[in-house]
Amino acid sequence: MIALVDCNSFYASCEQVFRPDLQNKPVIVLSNNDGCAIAANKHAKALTEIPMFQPIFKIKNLLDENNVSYFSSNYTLYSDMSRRVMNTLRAFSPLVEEYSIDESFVDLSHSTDLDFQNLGSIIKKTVEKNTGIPVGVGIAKTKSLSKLANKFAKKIPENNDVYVVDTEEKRRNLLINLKVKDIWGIGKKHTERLQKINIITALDFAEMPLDWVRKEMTIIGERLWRELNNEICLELNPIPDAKQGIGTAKSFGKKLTDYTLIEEACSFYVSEVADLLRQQKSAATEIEVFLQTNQFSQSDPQYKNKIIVKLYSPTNSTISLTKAALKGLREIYLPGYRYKKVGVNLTHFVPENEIQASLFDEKTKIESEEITKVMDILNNKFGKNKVKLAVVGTREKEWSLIKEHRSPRFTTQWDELLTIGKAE
DNA sequence: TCTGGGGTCCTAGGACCC
DNA sequence: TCTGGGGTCCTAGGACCC
Repeated sequence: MIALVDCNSFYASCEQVFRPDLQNKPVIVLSNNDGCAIAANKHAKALTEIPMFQPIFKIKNLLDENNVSYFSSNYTLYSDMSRRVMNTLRAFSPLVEEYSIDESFVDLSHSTDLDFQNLGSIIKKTVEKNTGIPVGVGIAKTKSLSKLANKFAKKIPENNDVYVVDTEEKRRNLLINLKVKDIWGIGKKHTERLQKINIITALDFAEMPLDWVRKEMTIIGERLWRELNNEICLELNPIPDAKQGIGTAKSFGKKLTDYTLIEEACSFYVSEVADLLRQQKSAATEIEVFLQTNQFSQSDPQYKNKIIVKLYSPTNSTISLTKAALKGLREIYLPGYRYKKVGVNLTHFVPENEIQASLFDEKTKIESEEITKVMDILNNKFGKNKVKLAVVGTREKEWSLIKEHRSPRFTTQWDELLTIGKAE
């Protein structure tokens, strides 16, 4: 059996752990730049007039009228809370696949406790006790069924956040009570197509002729169909695969026209993705740079462009990657526009210990790799970004994200620890 | 004024090989 | 009249996920 453990309204729950005064009150979390609402706890979701993924300026009044607390996203806090949840889950099984920041598949096949209903409740209680984060637990034979069981666990209050599919009756009960769109892997397009031919519930889908599913929804559809019928097609993968691409692109805090500021932001993003690249011990053979204006603006002239810069030989050196990125940026930058976003993408990786050197590698490239190593050592010892390239500059405030409502990084910064009462 | 960010997998079709 | 057959690699675009 496989358990899918998913944190309830994860970002909002993280905020509430440190704000007991907000218990049972509506809380939402905003996207980068405080742009949209991206997460809401159940009290906020109950206020159905507050839609997710809406620009915040459009719903600000609603939030105030309903006394909704809102926070800028605080990924430092959420990552650390996620780590705590995942570590708690590892006590229940050596095989845990971290599927996303707030959910994991847990292999229970070696569990000695065969009362899965009870085990599910214990998992839930333990995570909540250790971390303060409420979770839902779905347990079934396949990943797709446990995903669905998790959804059902949370949907029906009597399930108390735990649902186990261990009999045919419970499998049918699950499938008949959920819609096609609830199935993991069936999105908007397929839902529309299925509805047209009167496939409404998850059970309708699981009972369709398999050859139709295979033909119209490819191998992905076929696997889902089989998994809903208790056949394992998606294996649990406890060791994360190396990423095939690493990118970042963030909107500026305000529109930029000054090339050197865009260059500084771009260089900063390169240093971020290059760090991640080195952490997974890969080297990239291509870097993509893109630049765009605000697509929502009615009045500003629009421009967007991207360019792929090929590296002579694979590298993960911040210096080489920055040089390549800025070369690309210079080519696509046009003066006269108000830019909203710049981004970089590293792709076509090779393992860093299998780099095929180029006959024409310059001495400077080898030097830049050595310098990058030294920078990593210094930054690990003295803190992130203590040593950086001069081109990154010191004007981060001019372009960085807006986070006006960020909570303290309670668990990772000494000077932001939670204070319990103050001496007068 | 203000509209998120980071990923994965699959397929068809083109270009190429012997 | 009739113009092979078997394969690989790469890319763009679609669909989906959190």
